[in-house]
Amino acid sequence: MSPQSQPRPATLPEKPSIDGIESRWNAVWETQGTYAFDRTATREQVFSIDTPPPTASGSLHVGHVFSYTHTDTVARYQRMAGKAVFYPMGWDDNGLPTERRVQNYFGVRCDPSLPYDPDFTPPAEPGKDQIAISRQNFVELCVKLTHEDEQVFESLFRTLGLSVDWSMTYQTIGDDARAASQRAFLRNLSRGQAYMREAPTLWDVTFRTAVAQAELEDRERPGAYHRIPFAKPDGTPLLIETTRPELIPACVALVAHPDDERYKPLFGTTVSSPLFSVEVPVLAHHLADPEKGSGIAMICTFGDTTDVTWWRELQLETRPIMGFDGRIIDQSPEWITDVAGQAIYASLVGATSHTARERIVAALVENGLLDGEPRAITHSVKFFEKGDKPLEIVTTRQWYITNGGRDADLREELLARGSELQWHPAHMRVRFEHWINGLAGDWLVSRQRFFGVPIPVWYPLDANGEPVWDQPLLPAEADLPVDPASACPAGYSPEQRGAAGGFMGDPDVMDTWATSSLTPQLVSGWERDEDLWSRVFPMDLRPQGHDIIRTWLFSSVVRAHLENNTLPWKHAAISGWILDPDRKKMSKSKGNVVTPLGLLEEHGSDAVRYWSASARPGTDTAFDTGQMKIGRRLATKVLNASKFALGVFGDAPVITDAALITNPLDRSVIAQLSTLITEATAAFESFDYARSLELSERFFWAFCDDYIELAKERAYNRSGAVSDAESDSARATLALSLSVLLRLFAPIMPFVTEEVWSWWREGSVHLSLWPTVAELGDAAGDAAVFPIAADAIALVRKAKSEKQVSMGAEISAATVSGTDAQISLLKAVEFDLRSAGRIAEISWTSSVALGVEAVIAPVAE
RNA sequence: GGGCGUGUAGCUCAGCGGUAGAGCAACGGUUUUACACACCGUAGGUCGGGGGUUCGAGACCCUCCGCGCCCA
Repeated sequence: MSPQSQPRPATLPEKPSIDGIESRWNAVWETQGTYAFDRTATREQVFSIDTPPPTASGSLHVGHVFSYTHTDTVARYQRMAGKAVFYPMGWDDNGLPTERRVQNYFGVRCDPSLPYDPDFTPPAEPGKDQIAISRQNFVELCVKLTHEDEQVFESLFRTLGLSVDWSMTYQTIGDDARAASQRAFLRNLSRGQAYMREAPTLWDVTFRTAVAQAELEDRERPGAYHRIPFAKPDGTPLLIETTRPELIPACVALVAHPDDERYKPLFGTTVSSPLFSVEVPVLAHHLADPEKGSGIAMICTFGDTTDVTWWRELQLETRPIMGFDGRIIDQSPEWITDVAGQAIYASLVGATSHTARERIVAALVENGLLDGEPRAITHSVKFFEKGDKPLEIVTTRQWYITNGGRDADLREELLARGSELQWHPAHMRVRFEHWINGLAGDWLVSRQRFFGVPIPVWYPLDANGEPVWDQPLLPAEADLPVDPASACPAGYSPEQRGAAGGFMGDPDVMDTWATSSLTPQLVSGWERDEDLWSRVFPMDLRPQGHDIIRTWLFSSVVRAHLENNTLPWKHAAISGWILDPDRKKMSKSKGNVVTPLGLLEEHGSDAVRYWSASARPGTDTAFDTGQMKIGRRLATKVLNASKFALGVFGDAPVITDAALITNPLDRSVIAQLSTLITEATAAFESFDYARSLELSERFFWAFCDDYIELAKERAYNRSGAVSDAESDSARATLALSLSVLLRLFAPIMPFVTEEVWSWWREGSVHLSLWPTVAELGDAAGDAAVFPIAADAIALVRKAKSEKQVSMGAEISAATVSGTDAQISLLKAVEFDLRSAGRIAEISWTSSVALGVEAVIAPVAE
């Protein structure tokens, strides 16, 4: 941090403008390393920020501009407050969005069975049919494309004016990130916090991958209750209602509420399923809803997550019929012994659940087993948030990391971490707590994808070539990152891959969040740069949106708790959404997004930042170009007001000496400035950039509209009507106030404040020290003078406005009325009042309220 | 269905126990060498509805309604 520079004679432009200001100052900041992290700073001198790595697979939108600006204002404040700000940026480039983008952009698809082609180059234009390429070729294209995206993103963020140290940028697919993710996974494994399990898994049939609870989304979908009879032992029908009749062959039991008098007599008996004649027990469980359908439900393998709960708690059999491709498995289920039933099952093989349902319904109708017409309903169905077909539940072998979903002690520890974390705004904590309390299981981290961090595990193959799952072969930490698809475990040779007695690599990659959850460790140099680690971790701030509290924030807390036994950061600052004018969330799919670069070019970065910073932390905000226009006007006003405040010094050095400020009006302005500094600082200390901006802006407009107008003549003192001391007092007030205001605005509007700073100061305003009350010396006087003077001059203006004359019109005589106290204050500033109002003579009369009577002088011929 | 947030001037929002505010838009006016991409002025609100607490409620409590998000 450089010491506060001394003012020098100002160099003022003839016609100040904010056009083109972004590229000019960005170049200077880059050259001078203005935002470079000082690696000699100790932990208590550092403010470290774990900012979200944007998904590098599409385009940035207005929401990015909005929330990243919030973080940047805090970073800039902390830097001016004397901290060495550690503010790296990363790119989240692994995961499904990148895969889809690469497929579309290059017209390729990944086929892991193909060999690597080192000479492969994608066509210039994607063709009609996707070209099948190897996994490694596919990954190379992912890297290539994300690199191009990252350049565009960085350029936009620089234009926006983020004070990021761009020399520390990372990628979640980079070597360090892959090594860190794999190392953390191996450590979890060694501590028993990661495990493999065969279990019912939410499965997206389109992407053919497992999906974690955090990636679920409920969607309302039309469905229909089909009323179908199971046969009681005496042959009478027991009617149930189901939306998924195609799962009748997968039925393992019926279930009703234990208190349901209608079904109590049947508990413990068995009934026979329609079409398939499979005997299933009738059981009791409190989750069965007597109000829903007929009050008795069919439990299948697995129709929904409740089926999984019943299956686990009632210890039922598994009768899987759904394949990973979402089609009925080609098999002869041993539990279906009825010949007619076997024939019906055979007719379903290969069908999607939709088609299977039609065939089953047809068979039911044919056999007279459908009671009435299906009854249409709307119900919520679970989807993968990025998918467009309902999830199926299949039994698969997957890796999990503990997250408190199955362990009450860990759950309590994580809840305690949530209380330890300082949330801004505070009410966001409950979202974290609700999420934890609603967890249904541990964190499933295996993903059946290609582009991601591989799970660093091999399995030995036994003499029959079958994998020995419970004896995984692990790499040495020093060898990370590894790709088990190409690397070979210790003690084996490459030819043994896939051979009996050899080995196989785990084919899966990790969930994106399994890497992203480690961004605090990743940027802080965990196990890679102990020196850096000691200076920045645990970090100070995690800014992010409230939509990903359940994913990014939660998983990060889990990882730091398990790995470092600490919170990853002290503060979490949560940004809101951008809403379109209809108050709907802006999103690509709704087609209501706005290109951020166009916005920045049209309104100027400072203006767009002004709009962003006007939003109270955590609140959703309407997209409002009107607010950007106001920001632009404020930026322009800063230029013009600065030109005036500095212009009164002419060629002389600008003086900000508080000791010169002796006039009561000036001392009153300084008193307000003092309050402003205190309150704006407190606001920023609690991450409330919006309040700081609002306070500074309110003062600034009053300063321009009233103080400058009142003090103008005295500051110029062209006619020598006042003493040098009176004039110097006004000039010092202008310059000192400007110095403070520029710094208060610097975090919000970095470009225009830097521009003005450069007119009369050396060094960057962004490396200057945040204003303090101490700078004002004892120049603060009676705060009441300025407001009453402003009221009085406003009344003078009103008198002129009502008479429809120019503000420059002369007033030959004015009568100011007011209480004795008011008049006493106003008499102290009579010169300023007369000069600003062009009033020749003022007479004073006593009254209960302030008032001005003015006689407009006749205009001279 | 539950949780959280939100509802204040035509619009975007601030105010969160002490006489209803700002900006934009509207209307009227003004070119005073910082600023016409400006400035000045005017008008505009039973603070979502209903109860309650209080000397006093936009603010606190209860309840209902609208909107948003998250979770069932």
